[in-house]
Amino acid sequence: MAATLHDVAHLAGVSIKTVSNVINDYPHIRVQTREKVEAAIAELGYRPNLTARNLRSGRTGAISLALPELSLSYFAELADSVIVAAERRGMTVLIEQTGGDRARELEVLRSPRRQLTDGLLISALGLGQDDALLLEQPYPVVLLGERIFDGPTDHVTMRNVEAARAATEYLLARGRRRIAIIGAHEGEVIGSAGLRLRGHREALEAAAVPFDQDLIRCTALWHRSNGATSMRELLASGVRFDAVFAFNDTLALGAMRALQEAGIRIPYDVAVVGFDNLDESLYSLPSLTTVDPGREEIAETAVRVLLDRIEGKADPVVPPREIFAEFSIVERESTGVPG
Amino acid sequence: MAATLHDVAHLAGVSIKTVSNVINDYPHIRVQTREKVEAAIAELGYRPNLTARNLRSGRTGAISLALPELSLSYFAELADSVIVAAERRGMTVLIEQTGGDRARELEVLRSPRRQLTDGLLISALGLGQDDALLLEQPYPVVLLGERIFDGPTDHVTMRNVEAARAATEYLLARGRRRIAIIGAHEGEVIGSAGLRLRGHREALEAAAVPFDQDLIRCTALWHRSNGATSMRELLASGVRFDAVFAFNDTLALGAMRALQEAGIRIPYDVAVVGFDNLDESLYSLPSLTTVDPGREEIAETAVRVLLDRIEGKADPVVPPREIFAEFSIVERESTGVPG
DNA sequence: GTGAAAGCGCTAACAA
DNA sequence: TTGTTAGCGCTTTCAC
Repeated sequence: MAATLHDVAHLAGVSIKTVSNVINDYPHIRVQTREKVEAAIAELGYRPNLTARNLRSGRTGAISLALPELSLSYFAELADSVIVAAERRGMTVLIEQTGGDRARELEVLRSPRRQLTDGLLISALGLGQDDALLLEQPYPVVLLGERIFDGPTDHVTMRNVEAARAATEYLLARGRRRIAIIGAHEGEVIGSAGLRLRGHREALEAAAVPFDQDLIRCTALWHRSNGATSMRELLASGVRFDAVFAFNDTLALGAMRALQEAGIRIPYDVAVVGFDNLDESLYSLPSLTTVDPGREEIAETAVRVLLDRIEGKADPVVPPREIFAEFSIVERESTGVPG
Repeated sequence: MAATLHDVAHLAGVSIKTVSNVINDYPHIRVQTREKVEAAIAELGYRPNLTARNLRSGRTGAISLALPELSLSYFAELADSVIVAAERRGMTVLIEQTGGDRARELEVLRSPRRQLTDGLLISALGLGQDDALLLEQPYPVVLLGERIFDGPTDHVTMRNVEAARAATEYLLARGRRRIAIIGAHEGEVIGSAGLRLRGHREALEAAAVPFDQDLIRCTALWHRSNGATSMRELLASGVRFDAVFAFNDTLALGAMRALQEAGIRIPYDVAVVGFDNLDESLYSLPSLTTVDPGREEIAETAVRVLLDRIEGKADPVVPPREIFAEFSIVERESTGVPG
């Protein structure tokens, strides 16, 4: 059986309060007492029982991160950044996968497992604007992603519209006029796909380039295979295009694969732009021009904002905040060497 | 403030024991009593406090997974599989990133944070055979990976030697004789790199193909960029080769990129084989022939074995087990269309 | 079939 | 500066 505060106190010949004081770095302790206690701790190999501490303090030292799935590179990299940011603040991260399914996202929000952690970071894909009120929970929640705006919780997200607009403007500036889109979601207004499509259209409009529905390919999932399939469909449809803006890098990589299979040269015949700035986009052939949505900033900010709420610094005085990370366009070979 | 057992008991006009019985599905309760209690639970929106339950029961319902980093695709996919396997058994997963650093791996083993979970799955990269005894901890530990064998804990791993041998045999069977290796670790015997190199040499020996040190490229990290760099070095060295066996897919993808930049055709001039069977290897151009090391089986088995220990089913009667997942070669375009 | 009460290991008022 | 004590919310003997 592991040693307890009592065992240590007994061995050191002091009260448990004194031991507790030593452990918690309470300042006013006689050096002599402290040493006695520390010796006893060392001898017994005492380690504080975090569960008991948690029960008492109401804090667990962990936060939950709910996301669709780790095998999607974007979320793996996001989780990496969140864990690093949390660790820097002494917190650990418990991960839940929802598969992007609304029912499972709701389950995560309501699960008693939330009590194992002090707060929840949820990257939702299935929830929609109508579910906004369901984010109101008896514990701090920070929303990631772009499915819900103006909800009851803090929200950290990226500038989807502006970033997509910049991506399209970038292609237009290089003389491309027939820009195919991969990854649209039929009828979506809010959501990554909807917002990115809006940004794209804004750029077209501003440049007086006509919008052509035939250039838009919808695909619910943003896996590599969907990118390849969409591109094959596009090619089979016979529609003419000189650029592709894929709504994430994974789709873009799949699409590049299909383009190359068809003998189409990138960027000479078709330029390709992705979104996410995944590690692997730097190593594809050709390397992929992409939108860096500020993933690390999002993770860092989300953790900070969540901890503010957990520690009560921001609560409840501060109303729900909507925070946008800065984006940038990363130029690589898939759109032609810059300069 | 959240409702407690007391509140429910008070409202239902029973004792807390009765409420506890209802919650824990204790069989001998009068239907009438149960209904009364359930009504009270519903009315108060009562949710059991897991922390208190944990303190009392000594179980948390979570396990820890320590791995190098989630942005390495193999570990992201492994984490995905572990989370799915754990969830199937009603457990959640807390993830710690060690960066593959020995000191941080030791820290994970000794951290008081381990008390937030019932056991630890550790995929070590920094620990070595000499650290075996440090795996002995006052909580269940299951080791993943190939840095330590015959340690004091259960160990779930892949058949590195046999799988690597099969990969090389596969290339030899297709007439390749000059097989370059990417991802070796200087002087390593145990460890993924050491074991895979051994398998490779065994295959060469069995086929009486001479081993040439000039074909071996060492790189400590197995990132894409290292694969590309190693390949560029290899090409610059002027050594002749007709195949590459990269010790993981990420290296292989980086190497393919460098080969293609140099105008070398895959698989005509050089065949490429990877290791891990990552999702993205299916969508590269050309798609990558690779070793499937049985990742899902590893995750599933590791979680099962860990829970056996946690639940005391296997403890301490059963001695530490060493379990190997089955592997297979997945044939794709990078070694020529099969048949 | 249900209740009373002890106690998991810790923190924090309050006392001394 | 240190000790005493009352819980945190729950499970679990042990009565009744």
